[in-house]
Amino acid sequence: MPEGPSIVILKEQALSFVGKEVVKAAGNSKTTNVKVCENKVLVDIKSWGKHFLLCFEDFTIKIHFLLFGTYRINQEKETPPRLSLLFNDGSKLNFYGCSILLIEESLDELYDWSADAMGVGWDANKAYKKVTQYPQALICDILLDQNIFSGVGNIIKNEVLFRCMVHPESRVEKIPAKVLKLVIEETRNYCFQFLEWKKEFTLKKHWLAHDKKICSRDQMPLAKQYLGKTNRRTFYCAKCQKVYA
DNA sequence: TGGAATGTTGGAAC
DNA sequence: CGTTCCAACATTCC
Repeated sequence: MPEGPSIVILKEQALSFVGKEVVKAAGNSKTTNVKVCENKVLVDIKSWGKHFLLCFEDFTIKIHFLLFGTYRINQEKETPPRLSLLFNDGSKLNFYGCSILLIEESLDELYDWSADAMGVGWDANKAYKKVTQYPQALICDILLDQNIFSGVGNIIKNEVLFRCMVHPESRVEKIPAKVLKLVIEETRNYCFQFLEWKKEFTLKKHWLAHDKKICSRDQMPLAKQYLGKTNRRTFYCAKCQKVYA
C-alpha cells in the first residue's frame, strides 16, 4: 500500500467525499477518539508523501498506512476497521491496519510542502540544498529521508538509483552535482511513472531493479543487500551503477 | 507454513 | 543528555 504514489491514487479516489458530512465514525483506533468526526463536514483531502490527510474545519485526521495498511471505499473487509466513516449520503470510507492521529495545528506549520515529492509545491532546488547538508550520508539513506523526499519508499529508491546508474552506497559529498541533480529529478519523474503503472496494475512488470535478479543493461546478476541506516532491501547492479566514494 | 515485505515509532541501551 | 539500536505493530503473499 505505502509509497507516495499509492496515496495519490487514494486521494483521487476519495476526492468525491469532500463536502460531505460524517454521520457516523467508528473503529478500533487507540490513539484517536474518532467520534470527533461525527456531524462534521469533510472540508478537504490532502496528502504529504505517505500521509493521507482528512481535513475538517478545526482539525485533521492523519492516516499513515505503514507497511500493511489498506482501505476500502464503499466496501468493507472481514477484519475490523481502524477507522470507518459513514457519510450523509450513505457512502463510506474504511481504513484498516493503519496509524491514525488527530492533528489540531495548522498543516502549513506542520508540513514542508516543498518536500512532497509528488506535490505541486515540490522544490528540487530546496531538495538539493537539503541533501548537500548531509555530505557523509549514503544516497540510499538520503532518498528515504521523508523530510527531503516525502513519499519515497524502498521501491522508488531502488528504481531511481538503478535508472540513474548510481550505486546505493555512494556518499553524497562524492557524487558530482550534476549526477545528484539528476537523481533528484528522476525521483520526482519516477514517482509519477510509478503512479501511472500502479493505476494500470502493471507496476511490478516495470521494475528494473527492485526484486529483480538480472540487470537488464548488462545481464549481470543484481546484488541484493540490506543497506543503510535502516537496513532496507537494496537491489543494484555492481557493474553499471557507479560508486561515488 | 514460516518468513519476509512498499514503514515508522518509541523506548531501551549505551 | 544525545545518539543508536531494536522490538513492536499490522497484513498479505509466496
